[in-house]
Amino acid sequence: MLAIGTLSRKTGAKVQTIRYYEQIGLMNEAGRTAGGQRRYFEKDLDRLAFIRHSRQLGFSLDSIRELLDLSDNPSQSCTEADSIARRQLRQVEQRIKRLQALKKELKRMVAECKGDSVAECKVLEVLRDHSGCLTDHDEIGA
Amino acid sequence: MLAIGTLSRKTGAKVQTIRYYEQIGLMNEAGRTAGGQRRYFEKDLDRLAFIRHSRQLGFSLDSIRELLDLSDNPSQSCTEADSIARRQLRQVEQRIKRLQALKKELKRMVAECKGDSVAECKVLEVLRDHSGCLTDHDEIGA
DNA sequence: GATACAAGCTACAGCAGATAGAGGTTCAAG
DNA sequence: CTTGAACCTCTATCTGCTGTAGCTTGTATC
Repeated sequence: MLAIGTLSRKTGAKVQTIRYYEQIGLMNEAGRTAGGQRRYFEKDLDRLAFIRHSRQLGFSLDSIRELLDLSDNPSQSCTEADSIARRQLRQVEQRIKRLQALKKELKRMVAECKGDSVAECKVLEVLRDHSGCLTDHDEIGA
Repeated sequence: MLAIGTLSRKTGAKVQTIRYYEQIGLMNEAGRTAGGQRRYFEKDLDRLAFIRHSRQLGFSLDSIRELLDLSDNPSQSCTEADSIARRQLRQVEQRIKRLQALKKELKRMVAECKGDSVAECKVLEVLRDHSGCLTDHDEIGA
């Protein structure tokens, strides 16, 4: 039986985060000692590791929920899991694209700055006037 | 004098967002009509456009606050603005790097999936076992 | 002047995905 | 039996908005 701190140390998830995952139903409700402290089995550790790893790969908690459901029902086809992963891949590729456009713009901005007074600062000028931009970057570069 | 909806249309910021910017002190408090509706000058429109454009380039509201302060005091050197922009550039580059590592991992994951049953799904397998990963991707790919 | 209705107002709740702190209790080692 | 690290709950906070409810104002048209 593992205490919450042990799970935390083994997975890198903060103690509060583990409790949070329980609260939102991503982790099962843990068993408790007589005094009310959570105690975990190895399978809980595995589940948490799965969650953390998926988070590191950028999956949303909702996607992770789906993936966990799939993982819990090993007889189904994995088409679904595959499509979740592909969706995630597409999102990542999208984000990279957007960030690369931002990078270009920022580089240009920074490159043109001569360290003059604010009045002639290229950085601020670019921010003031969108029309000089190379790209649309209509969406926020998150 | 411009109504809030006009500002919204001209900048693409939602009406609520403009009110939010006022609330957090990013926009000045707008003048009001006798009936209590906000009315703006052209300079407010410029300021909002500056904010939106900066947001599109991924600057945080805090960074934007600094940039606006600089922009409001045109006699200073622009070293500061430059360093904010450079910091932003570094962050963007960092994020691109991390996302590219994720992309690689996801691609590998997806490529190995044969559409078998969940029991042998490569996607889920990878998520279960971090040790097979090529990269550390210790940080969340945000 | 009356009426209609779009657009404005405030206040508050909610989203993701945690994280931090207050204030109190339990567990386990010595 | 004592100590103190680790645990507990509850609530608030963060970023950057967005949405809703329920009401008021402004303006165009008749």
